[in-house]
Amino acid sequence: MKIPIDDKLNSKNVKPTAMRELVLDVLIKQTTAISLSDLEQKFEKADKVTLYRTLKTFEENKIIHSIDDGSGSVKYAMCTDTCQCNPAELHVHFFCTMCQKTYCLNEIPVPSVSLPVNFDLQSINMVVKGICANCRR
Amino acid sequence: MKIPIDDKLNSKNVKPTAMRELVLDVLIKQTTAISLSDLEQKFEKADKVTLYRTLKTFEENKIIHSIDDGSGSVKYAMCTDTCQCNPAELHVHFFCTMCQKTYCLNEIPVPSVSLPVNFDLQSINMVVKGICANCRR
DNA sequence: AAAATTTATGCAATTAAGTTGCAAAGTTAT
DNA sequence: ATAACTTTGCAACTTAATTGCATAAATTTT
Repeated sequence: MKIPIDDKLNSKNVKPTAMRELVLDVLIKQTTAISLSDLEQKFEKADKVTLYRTLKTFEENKIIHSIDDGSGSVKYAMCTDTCQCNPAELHVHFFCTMCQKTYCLNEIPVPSVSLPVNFDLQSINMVVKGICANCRR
Repeated sequence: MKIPIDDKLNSKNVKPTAMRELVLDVLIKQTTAISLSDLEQKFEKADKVTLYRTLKTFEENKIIHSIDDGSGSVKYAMCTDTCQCNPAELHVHFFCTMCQKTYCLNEIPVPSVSLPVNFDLQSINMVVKGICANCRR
């Protein structure tokens, strides 16, 4: 497996097993977020639970982040290299109701909201639904 | 059953059955959003599917709106009288990670975001997670 | 008012996503 | 090489959401 992938895993303190290298390779190549069942289809031989735990491990170690896009299945996408998943660096996600794909809009930060008094903010999930540029044509 | 409840149902073109009156009465009294299983516990005698379909009917007719707060179960809360559930009139929801309650922040509209070119907006789901005023004390 | 039709409700069962327990296989340290 | 730990695979379970179908209730037609 290619060195950059192992570097990525090592830099996030995740041991580079064959499974993890393969999964990370797939994740890196995605242009849209991917669900566990999407991943299952790409690895017909691999066990669902192993893929599940691989995603969980990646998420815990901030290699990827999970997105609840309201589609009923959680999607996952790469974090940026420096991402710490703080509220301040969250971005908007876009779910296309036509192709069902979920995009990270990394350029669009989640706007700050002023909460009622004594409400403390931990994180924000902002998902925009609509038609993506590909489907609109 | 009280007249105002029937009025509400009639004004939204939902026939006022006993079940619907009871469910709407519960919904009106909530200060936070409620899930199907919450509702089941309040109506031990009623069938889950009936409650489910009652919620669906209410939602279709804009008596209530559903909220995907990321908790794994969809919550429901009353719409305002004039609500048409357009993107322009959406409000922010708040999920308390301590008490697990979901609040409609009716005073806080979802901020507008400018999407990449050729992305069309249909709706926005914005859920803020944190600690609510009740739990913070 | 009875019959026919539509609508609502209740029960059984299914689907799908997410998750846990445990044993086998693989890896690392002694 | 053995012991200790980590990862993987299989089986099974949980929960939420949903569908089909039969019965019951309400509404409409005759």
